Amino acid sequence: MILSTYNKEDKVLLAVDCIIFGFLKDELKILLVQRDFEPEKGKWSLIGGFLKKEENLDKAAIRILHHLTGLKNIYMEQVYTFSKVDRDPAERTISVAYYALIDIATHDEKILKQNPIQWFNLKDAPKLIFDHNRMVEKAIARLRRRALSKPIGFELLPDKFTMRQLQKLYEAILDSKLDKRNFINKFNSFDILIKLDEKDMSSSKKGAYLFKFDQEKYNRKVEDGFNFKI
Amino acid sequence: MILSTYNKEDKVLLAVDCIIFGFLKDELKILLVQRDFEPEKGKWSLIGGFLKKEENLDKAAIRILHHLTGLKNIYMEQVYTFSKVDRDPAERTISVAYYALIDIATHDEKILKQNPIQWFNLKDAPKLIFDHNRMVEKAIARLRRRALSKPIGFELLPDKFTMRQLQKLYEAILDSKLDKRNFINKFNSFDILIKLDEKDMSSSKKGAYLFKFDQEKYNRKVEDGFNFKI
DNA sequence: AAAAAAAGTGTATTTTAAACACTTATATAT
DNA sequence: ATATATAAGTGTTTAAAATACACTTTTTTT
Repeated sequence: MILSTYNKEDKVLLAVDCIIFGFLKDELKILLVQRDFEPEKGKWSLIGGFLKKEENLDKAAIRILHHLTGLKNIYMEQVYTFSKVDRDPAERTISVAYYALIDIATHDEKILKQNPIQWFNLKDAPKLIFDHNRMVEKAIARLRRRALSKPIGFELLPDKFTMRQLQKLYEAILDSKLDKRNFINKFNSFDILIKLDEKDMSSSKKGAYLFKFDQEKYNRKVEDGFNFKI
Repeated sequence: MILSTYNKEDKVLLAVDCIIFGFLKDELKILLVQRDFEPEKGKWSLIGGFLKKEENLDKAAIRILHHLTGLKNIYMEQVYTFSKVDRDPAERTISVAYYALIDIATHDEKILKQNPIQWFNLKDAPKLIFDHNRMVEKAIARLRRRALSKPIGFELLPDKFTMRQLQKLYEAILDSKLDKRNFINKFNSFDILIKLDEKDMSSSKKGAYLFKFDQEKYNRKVEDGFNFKI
């Protein structure tokens, strides 16, 4: 093995920044951290960290998310690599953006233990440092595209959810109103939900049936080439 | 400006590898280089290079493509960043894949002057070094998706082209047969082609009308929110 | 003048998407 | 106990888009 082949080449810092989406009370949210070191100390920022020599980017993203939130087994996906020369005024840093999807209702106690991090409604999130706002935009675009091509939203919902919650989630992701009957008909045509006998009584007198996502059935259908275009 | 903030963090080599697509005689092609340095000297590889401190990734991709092919003003797009720890046995290297679209017919003399590079039909391209085959797969998936959502194919065709060429290009990209009448009807409904009085006589006795892509009309339609889903 | 070869052209059918409104269940207030 | 208020639940009709499909035209070659 030759170890000096690329000797003359420049090396750079490689960061990972996480766009962490959550969903609660019909609102799409994003998890931000108040930066506690210079530059831009005190400003709001995506949760991030640096790639280490002995890990790949997916692993780095998982580590960074876990370190700042305590969460494991979270859906993450690489979005884009940002490389403007002066994007970080302190030092040349290239950053790979990952987005994560979190079911707030289930995980929130864990998250809120951690100190300087906070959920913001996507719509009234503060201005972020560096190019982090652009990262968020790219991640939203990606999330939207994914939501239209696979039933990704379940990552953002509790294990059991009502049809209304599911619809509101899609409305939040796509930023548009959907017709109740068309939405339900469409989703039912996919045949990947299990209707439970339980009802959620928190939002109406009548109560709304709870559903679960049937992961196995979904997997089988994907293997068979089924197209989940919404 | 604080210069020592991230002192303790690992730095890495950041490479850019280019998946260069071309189209000629109804075949989708890819441009490869025979590597002339270790490791894997003599094997087929994507065209690549290292990011320099004073440039961003888009610029690096443009520079690398130009350096090895002499080509400028080529459509390029970032695809994905590959970071497996041992992907390059010589040294820890992270690589950002970019794809490029080239009209071979117009640019080929220039390209073939360059020595150790060669066009391969996508279908019978050789096994590539490192994770370059995975990069190609990702790039094809991206190209396919783009082709379905915007009329990207014109980058791969000469300035003037026949409807048959256009259809064959889409068939090559999507790897499926398309119905001639449906394809033409669909494309005409977009109303972004200019039919010329000229005919191409190279492939039939009757001759086939040549068309040009109307970039301005297209831009206007995009601004108006027109959806080019094919 | 016939044959060969690709270009060019339109309609009918099927599928999918979109629009649309009333009934049901039940807790709460009177 | 009855009325009221609130969200849940449920199908059908219409419009639009995608798909399937076959013959005529032009011109060179034989």
